Amino acid sequence: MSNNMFNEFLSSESVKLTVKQQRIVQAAIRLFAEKGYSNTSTAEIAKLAEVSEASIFKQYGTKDKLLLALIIPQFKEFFPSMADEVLGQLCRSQSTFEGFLREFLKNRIELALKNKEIFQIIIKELIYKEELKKELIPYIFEVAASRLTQVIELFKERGELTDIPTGKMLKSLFTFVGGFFASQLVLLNKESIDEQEIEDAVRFMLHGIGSSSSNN
Amino acid sequence: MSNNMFNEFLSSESVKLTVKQQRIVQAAIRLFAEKGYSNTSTAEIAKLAEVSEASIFKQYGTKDKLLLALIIPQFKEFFPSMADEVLGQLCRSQSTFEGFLREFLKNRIELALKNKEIFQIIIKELIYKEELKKELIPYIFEVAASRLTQVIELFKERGELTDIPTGKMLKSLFTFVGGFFASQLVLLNKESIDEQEIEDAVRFMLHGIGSSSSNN
DNA sequence: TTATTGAGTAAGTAATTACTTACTTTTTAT
DNA sequence: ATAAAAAGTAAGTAATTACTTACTCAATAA
Repeated sequence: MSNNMFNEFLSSESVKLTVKQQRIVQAAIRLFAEKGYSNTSTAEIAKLAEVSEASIFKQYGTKDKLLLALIIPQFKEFFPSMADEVLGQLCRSQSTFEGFLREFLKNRIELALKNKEIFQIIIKELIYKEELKKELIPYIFEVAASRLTQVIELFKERGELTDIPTGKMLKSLFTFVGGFFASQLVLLNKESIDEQEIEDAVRFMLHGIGSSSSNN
Repeated sequence: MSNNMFNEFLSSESVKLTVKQQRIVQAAIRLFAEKGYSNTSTAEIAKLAEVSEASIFKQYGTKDKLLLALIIPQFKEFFPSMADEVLGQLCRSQSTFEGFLREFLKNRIELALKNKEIFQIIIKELIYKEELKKELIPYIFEVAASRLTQVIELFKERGELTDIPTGKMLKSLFTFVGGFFASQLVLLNKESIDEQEIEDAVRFMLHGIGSSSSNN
């Protein structure tokens, strides 16, 4: 996997796929999510898609590039659009950070559940493959952190958030939200996440488990 | 991997290993942690350990059993002893839940860093292999949750914790602590975790990021 | 019409996979 | 000292791996 693979895919246009190419994509997503990239052979993908193995390599060249072709589009959608939709609307309005956080989580969970298999692949391979880690983690921080920083600082000024440094807040939130997605989607393999679960998560992120009187 | 594999290993006594067997164990740990179980061949392990491949299979029978033989002992140490050491001392003493949480985290982090490679393997394979998930996750909850429940309820009575249900607290704590270990040990591959990082984590778990005045 | 291009594939390829067999060497027990 | 058991290995095995080659067929462009 070359160093500029990620950028190459990031800038690629979406092309119309033939029926057989769509079957390849769907088979690969299914199998990668279920058994993991390393435990899925191209022969298996071809069999499930009912195409010849060579068709896969005609299109994608290598198994690695097939993986990236599945992951990158989701990635492009999940993180950059993360802010822009929810963020703009809620930020300048009358709403609270708590409201923002709730809508933000709901919104991202909905998107992740809609493409659950791809998110399972992303989380699994992000942990498993060193090269992916090195390309995607800086990207996530750059894209996500820069926008969330603005939101956090806005609500800090409104006095709704503590005055601990924004960077530390982001780190804690990433840790919890990352843990939330990993445990719900991958470990527990949930089909849906109900309102109460989201409510509990929001409450924890805002207030923790300590009683309010014990704040120091 | 059979269903009672886990119990079989759990009840096994620790046996003295020969020099070559130790080399096998160390080579396997190194490679599994670095490249993942699926991307490591038994031939590679044998080469790094400077033994014949057959020696591995003489001892462990299958590659799967080798993996379990590495993982299970750590597992036995990490989760059950989790409570007993830190828990008993701190619980009945004068200390606060905050103090308990801090010492608890420090203690577990120290143990995890000391066996960093094995914890990387555990986290990676827990996410990757369905069979492991099904055996280990219930075990974790049973062992860890039962003891932590006691601690939480003790400090609840002392008024140091909110009155949200203990189960929900545990879930949130697991999510955050799990995310913390996964991101620090696997994603960021840290060699050490400094006091301030722990302090920030404790603060987040207790108070979140909301200002204390905005508690509802 | 015919030349070109892109989609698709059957049948390979060499390398690698987890694991075995049949054997030798070393350690331990008596 | 010697028999038995355990530790270790060289040289396999069949199956699977990612990937290639040389081809056919259908659609489009000239």
